[in-house]
Formats: sequence, structure tokens, C-alpha cells
Amino acid sequence: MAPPTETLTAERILEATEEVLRRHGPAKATVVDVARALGVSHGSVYRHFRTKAALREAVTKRWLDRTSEKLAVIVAGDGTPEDRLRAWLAALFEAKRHKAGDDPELFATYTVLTDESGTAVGEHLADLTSQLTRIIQDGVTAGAFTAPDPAATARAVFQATGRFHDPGYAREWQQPGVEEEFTAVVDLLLRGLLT
Amino acid sequence: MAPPTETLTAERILEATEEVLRRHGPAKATVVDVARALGVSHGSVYRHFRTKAALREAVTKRWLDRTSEKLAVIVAGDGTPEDRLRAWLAALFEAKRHKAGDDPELFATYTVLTDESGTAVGEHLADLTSQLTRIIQDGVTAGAFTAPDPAATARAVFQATGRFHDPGYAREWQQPGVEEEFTAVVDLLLRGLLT
DNA sequence: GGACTGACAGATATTGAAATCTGTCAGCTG
DNA sequence: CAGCTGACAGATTTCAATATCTGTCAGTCC
Repeated sequence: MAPPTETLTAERILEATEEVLRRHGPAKATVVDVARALGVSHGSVYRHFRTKAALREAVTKRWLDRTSEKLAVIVAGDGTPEDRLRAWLAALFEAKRHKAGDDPELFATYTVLTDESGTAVGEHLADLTSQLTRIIQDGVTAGAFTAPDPAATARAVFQATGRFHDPGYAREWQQPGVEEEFTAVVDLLLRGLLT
Repeated sequence: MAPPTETLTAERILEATEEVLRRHGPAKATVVDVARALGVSHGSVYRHFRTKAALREAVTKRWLDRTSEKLAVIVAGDGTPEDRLRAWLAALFEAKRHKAGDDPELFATYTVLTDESGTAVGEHLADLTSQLTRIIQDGVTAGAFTAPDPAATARAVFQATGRFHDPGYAREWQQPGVEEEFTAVVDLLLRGLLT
């Protein structure tokens, strides 16, 4: 299928794995399938990834990092802390909701992957709350927010909005009225945050 | 096993079903098992419940209603709205956490039941948010809370605290630091609610 | 000699036949 | 005759055999 003459890199294997996962789903995607898609033997794949689990986790990490990077742009933006906080939460919700609604099967695939991923998800969540902490810290410094412990507050905000980013709730993101519910929660949290 | 001479009532069937579920788990609990525990034929069970699903849902409803009733006592209590809101949320969290930690298998069983239950869970959630609405409405009337739409605010509070009552998060309720996280979220929400 | 292959052992998944379960109902029983 | 039984058909689950996959490694090929 793919040009078998290029050198085999971790990157090419990850791309092929994404494609195989997209086609076959998480239950039926095998290392043999990935190798076949690349025109190599499956032994070669094991030269770059110690186990199938490690390969899947690397794919997961790439996928999660793409979201982190988009959100980092908002953190570094130049609006007021309130604006950036609202924009950040809305962007996170919108990104997830779009993925879940646009291609439910692929989203389900990645939900399975994140569930089995040991550390990748934990690191991703730590990364996101650290971004949130930055925004809240900025707000405190500017005198717009009250938060004795910005990191703890960031965790609280992240957890309180869980219903709008946790994949477990994906089914409800398509129902009418979610927008309003999201706004209600964010408004309530911001009222608690603003001085 | 059970006295086969008493008259067969829906209530006795529900008790036997709970016991069978506790013993065998949700996957292996059959209507035949329930009938055997009662010393009757399985046809008799179908005289009181149209289907196995209806029987399971009735058991689920009973279980959920027990929680609702405990919380209703707090709603009707005589503390300040803030105290009652804090107590209500803490009681909900504590009840769930206790059940999940005390007998994880039974909790897993009921998690499966609630997942398959069509309307019982929806009604339970509606009941809980209606209790919350009552407390918040009281707070608004007393001038302690600001909430243009108490019902919408109740939903927001309920959803924002989902991590501390949604069974999907049960695993994390046992980890150290959850208490603090719960307090952080509730404090933030109350700051947003108080005038 | 560094990258790759392919045969292999043990682990995991698939399959289809046999067993069990659900829901019905004609008939028994007290 | 109201409540219960147990045999039954179709649906679902179990189980064991069969097939496939994972991870290794001695050997091949530039």
C-alpha cells in the first residue's frame, strides 16, 4: 500500500497506526495490519516500539498534544484573564464536541485508547490544568480574580466543567440545551472567581 | 431457601432480586435464580413483572429512591440555605463514596443497572435537581443567594459537582485529596451564588 | 554491521455447537 | 377462578477448538 522504499521512522509508523485505527477500530487494529500498511514485516515495527501498548500510547499522546497546543495559543493571548478563561473553556468544549459529533467512531476509538493509556492522559490533564493555572494566576496578578491558591482553583474549575470535556459525557454534548448549560456553569464559576 | 408458603408479592420478589444480584452480580443474575430463591417457578415472577428489564429497573428505582429520601430530609431542614446546600452536596458525595468504597462489587452492580435503566435514572436526577432548586430558591427568597433562574442554577451546581457524585468517577473517590477538591469546588460555587 | 525478515512459542481472539435463559401460555391445583 | 406450574420456541450465553496475534531472535541482505 504505502511506498516501501522510504526509510522506516517512528513518525511513519505512527501515521500508519492512526490510519489503521481509523479503518479497523481499536479492537481489530493489529501490529500486523500496521506493518502490512507500511509494506514491512511486523518485526520491524517492534524495532521502534517495544510493545503494542507503547505504540498505541504514542499515538494517543500525539492526539492529545494537538489539543494542548491549540489551547496554549489562547493562554498566551492578550485579552483580559476573564476573556481568556471563557475562551479557553469554550475552545476545549468546542474541540471535544466537534470531534465527538463529526466522527463518532474515531472519537470512540480514541476514548478506548485514552482509557487504556497509563500515563499519557495523566500528563495531558496536568498540562491542561497548568494552562488554566497560568490564566488564573494572571487574573490574580491583575486584580481581576480572587484565588488564594491558583493551582487549586484551576483544578476546581477544570473539574467543575468536566461534564463539558470528559469523554464519558460525549453522548450529551449533542443534545439541545447543552450550550446554555455550559454557559450557566461557566458564569457561576466566574462569578465566584471575580473580585 | 426462602419460605415458599407466604404469598408472592412484588415486594418479596424485589428483595429476592436484590439478594440474587448481590450474590451473582448483574451479568449472571437470572430470573430463574430469583424464582429459585423464592421457591416458585420463574413463570410466577413474570406475573408481577412484565420483563426481566422491568424487574431490574424496579430494583434500581428502589435503590435510587433510598438516596433521594435521605437527602430530602436535608432540604426540609432548618439551617441557612448556605448550610443546607453545603450539607446536601456533602451528604450526596458521602453517601456515594461510602457505597462505592464499602462494597465495590455491589456498587459496580448498581452502576450496570443504572446504565441500562431507561427512565429510572432520569427521574432520579430530575428529583435531585428539584431538591437543589428548592434550597436555592429558599436562598434567593432569603436574600442570601443571587440566582435569576434557580432551576437553571440548580442544574449548573449539580453538573459542576458531577465528579463527586457521578458513578463514573467512583475510582477517584478513594484517592487522597478528594475531600479538598470537593471543598474547593463547593467553595467556588458558593462564592458565585452568595450575594 | 545495522536494518530487516520470518519462523516460532505463548497469549489472545474467533467461531460455532451445545447449554441456558427469557417470555408465553395451556392446563393444573386448592 | 385466581394464582401458579412447567413445557416450549426463540434469543442469548457458554465453552472448547481453532485461528490469529504479540513479542523474540537467529539468521539474511544490502
